[in-house]
Amino acid sequence: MSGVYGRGHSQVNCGSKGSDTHKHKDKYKDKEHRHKEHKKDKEREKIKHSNSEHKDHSEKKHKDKEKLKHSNGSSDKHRERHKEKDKDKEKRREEKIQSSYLDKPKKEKENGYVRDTSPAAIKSEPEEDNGFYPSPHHIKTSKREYDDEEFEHKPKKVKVEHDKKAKKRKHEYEDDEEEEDVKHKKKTKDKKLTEGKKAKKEEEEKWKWWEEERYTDGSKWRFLEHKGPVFAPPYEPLPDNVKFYYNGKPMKLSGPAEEVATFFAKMLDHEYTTKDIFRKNFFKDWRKEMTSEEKCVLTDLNKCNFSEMNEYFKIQSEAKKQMSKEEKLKIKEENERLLQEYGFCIMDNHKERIGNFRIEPPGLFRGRGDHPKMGMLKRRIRPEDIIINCSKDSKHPKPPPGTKWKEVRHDNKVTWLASWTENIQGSIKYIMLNPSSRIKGEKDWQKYETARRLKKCVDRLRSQYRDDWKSKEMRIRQRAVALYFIDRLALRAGNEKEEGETADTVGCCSLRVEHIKLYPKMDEQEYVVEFDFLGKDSIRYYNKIPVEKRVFKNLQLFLENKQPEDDLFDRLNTSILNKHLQELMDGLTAKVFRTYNASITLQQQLKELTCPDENIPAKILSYNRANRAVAILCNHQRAPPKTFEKSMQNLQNKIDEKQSQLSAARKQLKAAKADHKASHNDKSKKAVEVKRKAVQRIEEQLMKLQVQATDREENKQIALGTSKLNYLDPRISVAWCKKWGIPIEKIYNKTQREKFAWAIDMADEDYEF
DNA sequence: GGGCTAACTTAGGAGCCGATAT
DNA sequence: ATATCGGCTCCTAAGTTAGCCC
Repeated sequence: MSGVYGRGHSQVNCGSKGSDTHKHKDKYKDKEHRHKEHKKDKEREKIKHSNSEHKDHSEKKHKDKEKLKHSNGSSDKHRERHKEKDKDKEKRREEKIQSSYLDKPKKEKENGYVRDTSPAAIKSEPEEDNGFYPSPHHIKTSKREYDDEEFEHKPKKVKVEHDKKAKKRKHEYEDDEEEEDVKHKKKTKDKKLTEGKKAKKEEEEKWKWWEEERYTDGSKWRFLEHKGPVFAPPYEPLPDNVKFYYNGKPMKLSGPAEEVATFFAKMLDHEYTTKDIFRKNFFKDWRKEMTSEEKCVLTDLNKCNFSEMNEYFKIQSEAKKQMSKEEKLKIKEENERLLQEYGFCIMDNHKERIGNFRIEPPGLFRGRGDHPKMGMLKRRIRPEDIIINCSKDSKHPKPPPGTKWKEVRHDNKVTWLASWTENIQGSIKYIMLNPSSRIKGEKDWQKYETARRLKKCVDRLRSQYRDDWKSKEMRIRQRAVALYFIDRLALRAGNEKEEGETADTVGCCSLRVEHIKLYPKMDEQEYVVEFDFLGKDSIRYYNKIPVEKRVFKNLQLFLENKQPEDDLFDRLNTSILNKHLQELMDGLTAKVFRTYNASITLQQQLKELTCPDENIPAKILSYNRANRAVAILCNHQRAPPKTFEKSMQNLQNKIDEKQSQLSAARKQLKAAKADHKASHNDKSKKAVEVKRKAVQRIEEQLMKLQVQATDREENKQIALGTSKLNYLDPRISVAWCKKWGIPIEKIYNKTQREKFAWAIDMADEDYEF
């Protein structure tokens, strides 16, 4: 990794996973421990520039921590309090979960807006209008269009065709450049129309929602119909010959206990099952499923032997692999059938793909990092747990025979089709549409438009936060320094998290003193800040950057009289920060900076790295390098693939082989040339040409392999997918492809092309983020 | 304004599956 | 024909943000 990746700041981001991380985590374990013992002492903060309004805030922020003012005795008190709080929470959650078990149907929500707007969905299509289907988006302007009759039936025809006369959509958030895009498109579209029906066949499948108007009333749809979720297959008891042993003796388990045991048995090869917390949580929850007799006997997980069960599952999966073609085909067909039946819904006249139509099967919770709840039992979700969301006037999904839904509601202010409450954290899980859907695509597009608006005012914001570094008020200085980190390092906002409920990870606002180190001088550089913390998914962020003197001085000030486990920004949280950002620019939040900086970095890097004369593989390497710069900025890491070394070796072998091929081919060319010199006839001339071509071809192949090797090596611990999918304005990539004649397939695979269909359709080579 | 939490985006890893090597 | 590999899809955890209630 060379300096190519910088964004003009010299920074060394050597975040790492793997063994390093483990060491790191251990370190964190210790710290976590200390963290619990040692609580924040509000009294400590004698901040120089404090004034009255600060106090209010910090008081609240450290509400539970302040009880510890007087170190010793109060620490216990605090812990007690904490425990109580936990208990309270537990209770609340249990209540919540309990209530989700009961199928007391809540009274149907009578949302005015539902009735108000749903008819639009069922607007029948005026045939006489030559293929012009009124867009559901027109509703807001055309209430008069529907009459009562239409209220009660569903769309007669699901639209799979895009509006041929679709009006150009007016996106308030767009700027003028878009205008031209659309004009251009219209031309091509008209051309297509004249091309006749043959060409239309494929075209028909694609609905260009981005050429339609959006809803402006906050509703997400007018009509929604679906078949409900697919439930996890029921538990199949083990055959009698597969035994579980306790203390060396075989023991037949009751159904529920056996099922939970199989969850553990299936994971025996996984590192999880060696972790204490995992084992403890698993055993506790497992015992809840046991009969009272089993509970008496099974008291020690260490005496449990699941290996026969584990073996059985291995054989099963082996057998599955060995199945005949026909059997495999049958399964495939069954999956396809399920997908066709449950994998799609009808939203506003269009058939749309659902993202996750299968309910999560029961199993053991796999929290990431040092998650305090890992190993807990994720219970089986039943129809009685599910809330269905659909149009009132749609064909409601049927619960499996003999069951009921928890509730059926008709809320078109949300995008989900079904939801349930999960039992580990008590949070809600949703069934939503695929990224290729209109509803997700619009949001995605909008996200990039917001980032582009930030581009227009980022200079202003930057000079403002630089000014704020000098503020008299502590809270403003903290806000300004945090914003600087978010902007320059693409840190996440960093919400506060419940201690003990999740892994101890942080983002910008939740950084603690222990996460940064200040070096007035380091090597050649002055004012270096070293970051070392665990971020989302417990991925380590490690970075050293030189900062402006003023930032450095501020940080020193923030650190004064604090303990390692105190908050760095004690006068700041995400809510304060985002409220501030909202005032600076409409729609601005902390994460917009990540999107903006990612996208602008890609654009800059592409400009810098692409050599016009290079061939396509080399250009793609440049693209990947630009992408990599972003992934590094956003700290998107992956565990080096298990087979990394081997696969590199394989590639190297291929390169060696190609190289010897090349020298052989060169020799042949030389010989042919000599031959031609001697004979000077057409035949020998041709032979030279043939050989020359061969050399050229092999050279190209070799080059391609070498590029591939470089790319893979550089990508060892970097994951490009996340930034590609979530942070990079796809129009930048599309424009780049068009500019250099690179097929879009080289950059985006099929799924990605589906997700970014809007961008592929609308961006031309001049697009500027 | 804080606490709570619903709704939605972002995230890495597991495991499947089809292409390619043997 | 079978084994291996690498990309892709699926899965679901873990974030962010807005909005409600008090």
